[in-house]
Amino acid sequence: MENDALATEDALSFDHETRVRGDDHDALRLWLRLLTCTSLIETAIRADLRSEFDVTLPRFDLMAQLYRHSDGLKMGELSRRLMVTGGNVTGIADQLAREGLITRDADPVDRRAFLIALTPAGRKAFARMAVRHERWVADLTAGLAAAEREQLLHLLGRLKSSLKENA
Amino acid sequence: MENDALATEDALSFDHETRVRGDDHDALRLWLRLLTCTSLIETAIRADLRSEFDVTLPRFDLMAQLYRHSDGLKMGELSRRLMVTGGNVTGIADQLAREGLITRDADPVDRRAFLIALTPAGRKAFARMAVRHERWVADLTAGLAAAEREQLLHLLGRLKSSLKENA
DNA sequence: CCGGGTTATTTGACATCTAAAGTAATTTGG
DNA sequence: CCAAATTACTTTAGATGTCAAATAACCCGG
Repeated sequence: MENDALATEDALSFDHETRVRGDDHDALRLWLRLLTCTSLIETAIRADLRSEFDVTLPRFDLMAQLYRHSDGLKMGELSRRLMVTGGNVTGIADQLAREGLITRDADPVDRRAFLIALTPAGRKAFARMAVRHERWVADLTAGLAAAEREQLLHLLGRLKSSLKENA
Repeated sequence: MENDALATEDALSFDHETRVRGDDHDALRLWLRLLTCTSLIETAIRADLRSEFDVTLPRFDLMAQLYRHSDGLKMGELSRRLMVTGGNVTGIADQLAREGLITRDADPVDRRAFLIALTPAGRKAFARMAVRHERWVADLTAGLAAAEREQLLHLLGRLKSSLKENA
């Protein structure tokens, strides 16, 4: 149970959780395990998106939001939905616009704001990626039984609500 | 149930999960909810570390690994444990070394490798932060009952194993 | 003992990201 | 109606992060 035990595990066993040991507190273990799962999935999807569509995850995420809102979204709305900084959205949107995948039209009501929307090309490109993306995610979580997935979804929902209340 | 419904929710309700709607697939919902929880906790802890100790999360994570391995870790081991690229570790370690928090000694056995370890100052600094960090995490997850946390830990463990098997 | 394949790490080019400051337009309170 | 506060966005500086290529040192078969 000493460091040696950890040091002799194979590569796949290394992750965030190895930071703590059996006698550490449960909350920490929960958090690190959550982080590990997210990292593993995110890395896999990032690689898939790159190799199959030559697109990055943030770009995909931004397009996903717009796909659901064909009326267009303001920069601030994108920032809140993606849970990233405004300045970050500016950069990603700049590139997508440069690539002709989104438009940035002035908001007719509020001259400070822009309305971001997918171009027809962007919409078509995203639709194609979304199908594959959903399959990847399904495959990644296929190791759990349907009942387990449901239970996990429920518990994460409780955690999410709790986190937002105390925000 | 149309876009309008989403558009009228308040700011806190915006997150990754709002990307999909009720009729979308479960796996996707699970993944997005997982991502949302991780992002919320990560953002909170990042802010705490910054405001209280003026330290970043990656630096804290790297020091955490070293704290558990006072014998020192090689760059590659850090990379695997932190689940980030080797090049990334190089950059973070450079800074910590510059700040006098870690040492980079040549591995006596393998001249390609370095042994990274906390300096006394680094060890003391981390110990102080770790206590507060554990409290933050405990507080963040306090909204769940102990039984829920245990259940969540179990299910995430199942997911993690499943993800690593298919890696 | 040597040449080829692997391993450990760094480097370089770029893409994300945050935090903080700056700009411009809207709203609000008196 | 106007000054102050707020809001929407961009910009800047700097830290993280990836990927791919480059170095250097290991290891192994012949």
